[in-house]
Amino acid sequence: MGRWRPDARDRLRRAALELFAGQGFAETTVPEIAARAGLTTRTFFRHFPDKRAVLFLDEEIAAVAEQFITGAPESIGPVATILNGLHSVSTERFDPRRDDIRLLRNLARSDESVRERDLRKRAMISEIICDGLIARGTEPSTAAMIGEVSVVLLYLGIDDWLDRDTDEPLFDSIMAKARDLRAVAASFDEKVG
Amino acid sequence: MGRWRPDARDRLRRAALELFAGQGFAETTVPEIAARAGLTTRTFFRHFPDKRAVLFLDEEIAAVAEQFITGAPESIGPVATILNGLHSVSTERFDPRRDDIRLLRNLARSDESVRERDLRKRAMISEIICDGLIARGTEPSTAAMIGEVSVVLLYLGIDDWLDRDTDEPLFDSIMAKARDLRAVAASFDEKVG
DNA sequence: GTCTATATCGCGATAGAC
DNA sequence: GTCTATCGCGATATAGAC
Repeated sequence: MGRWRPDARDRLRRAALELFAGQGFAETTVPEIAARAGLTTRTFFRHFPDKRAVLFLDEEIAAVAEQFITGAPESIGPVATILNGLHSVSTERFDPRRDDIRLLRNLARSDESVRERDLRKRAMISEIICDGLIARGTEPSTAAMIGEVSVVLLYLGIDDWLDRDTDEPLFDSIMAKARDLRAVAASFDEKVG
Repeated sequence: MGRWRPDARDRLRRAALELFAGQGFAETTVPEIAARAGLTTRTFFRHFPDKRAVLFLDEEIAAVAEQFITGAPESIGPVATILNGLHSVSTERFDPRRDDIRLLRNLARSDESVRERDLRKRAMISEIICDGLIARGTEPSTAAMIGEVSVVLLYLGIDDWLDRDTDEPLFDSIMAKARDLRAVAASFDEKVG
């Protein structure tokens, strides 16, 4: 009601995605996005810290990840906790949105700055897992390794999942990657042993 | 000898590192760097695609990594090839330069854009390993996993190595991480099995 | 909301190396 | 002469300050 339509953030995001998809990320300016949403440049930057941020739901992801770790029962170990989280996120947030995620991958492939931001998100998830596990009593260096492994499985799994034509669930790809990882890790350990 | 001192690139890099170390990355402007090197802003951007690039020897790293993979004898497997490369890079490029690398880590910790660039370099190394191994006949999904694992071991190893007070070689930390990884990977595989 | 700093890129001119 | 590095000027977009 009132003077402003209340969904400024969503309109900005939608306008940005449409323009990015149509003419590319770098070729789209913030004033253009704002105009399409019926808002000003200043308003854009009040909602998003920078142009790339419209593509990433950072706070949401952080909140979900933290909740999963702190909310897990103490009886289950760190790896099972993470796998539960990966399974839930896969089915609820990824499986229903394959096209959106594919668009994001294409943008990341065509634009370096988007790619960098995506890598930062990946690192952020790894850190949240690491910190969360430490808070639950996991030994720090193990927690750091679990954080790294988790995002390796997630990202390699996503690539696999997006490349298939069938619509199998993401978590199947993640499980397959866990098997691959075990073999590779064993090989590394043997050779340094 | 003429109108230009021939080492413009090095002067720019040195000036930038000094200023970054003294007053921080964001607080240092490109005109400032250029002036200190006796050059203009425009010239800076002819040598480096952006302000962060002075911190990363991307082309050099890429060349070294590629050489190691393509130059390795065919008789040894992919993991042994990578471990040889990691060992050689550790002793030759990291062990003698702990302070420089620590400075880079500090800059990455204090500045998001530097952090992102560092993550991109990490991803680049992973890709080079992956592509190189594929060219040598390794199966693509295995190659991708080896690439990811390699940079996990390298980066977790570097953190370990920088945090110690003693000056043990980086490769010791990398080997320890390989052992940790094996245990974590086995745990993941068991729970999804 | 306006104003401004700073990064980054394009173009034409110039100076010296080969 | 051609080639390359440099300069100077200017334009635009992002991002932050006021």
